[in-house]
Amino acid sequence: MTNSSDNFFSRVYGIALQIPYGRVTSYGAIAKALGTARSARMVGWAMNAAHYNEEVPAHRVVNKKGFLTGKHHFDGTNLMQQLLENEGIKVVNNQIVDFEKHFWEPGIQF
DNA sequence: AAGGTGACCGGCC
DNA sequence: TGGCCGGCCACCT
Repeated sequence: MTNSSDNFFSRVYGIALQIPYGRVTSYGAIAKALGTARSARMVGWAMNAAHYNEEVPAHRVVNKKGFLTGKHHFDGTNLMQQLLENEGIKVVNNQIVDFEKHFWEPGIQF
């Protein structure tokens, strides 16, 4: 797309790519890692562009309540849920079970 | 250039 | 998920 803006998206990609298998994180956590915790909304925007990249596990990114808010942004409808369940994450009614247990904080080394 | 939007979060009823 | 409102930053028209 543009030039300078790509830098911002690249940061979000970098964080999303750091999400370990079977782990999930929230937009706020990513925003916080980027230094813009107050603007978690723009993280969602970046995710919107990120979903264009198959390399970015956007399905591992959910909202603070553990709900698959961006699920309707995926191919079909429950694709995001299927991906999470495939990683061993239980998803019921578009909500991640034991979200806190599967929660992963961006920026940490693993 | 200005206004509106967006996969949210936190605080306050 | 308690529900509603404002704020925040970047992108799009």
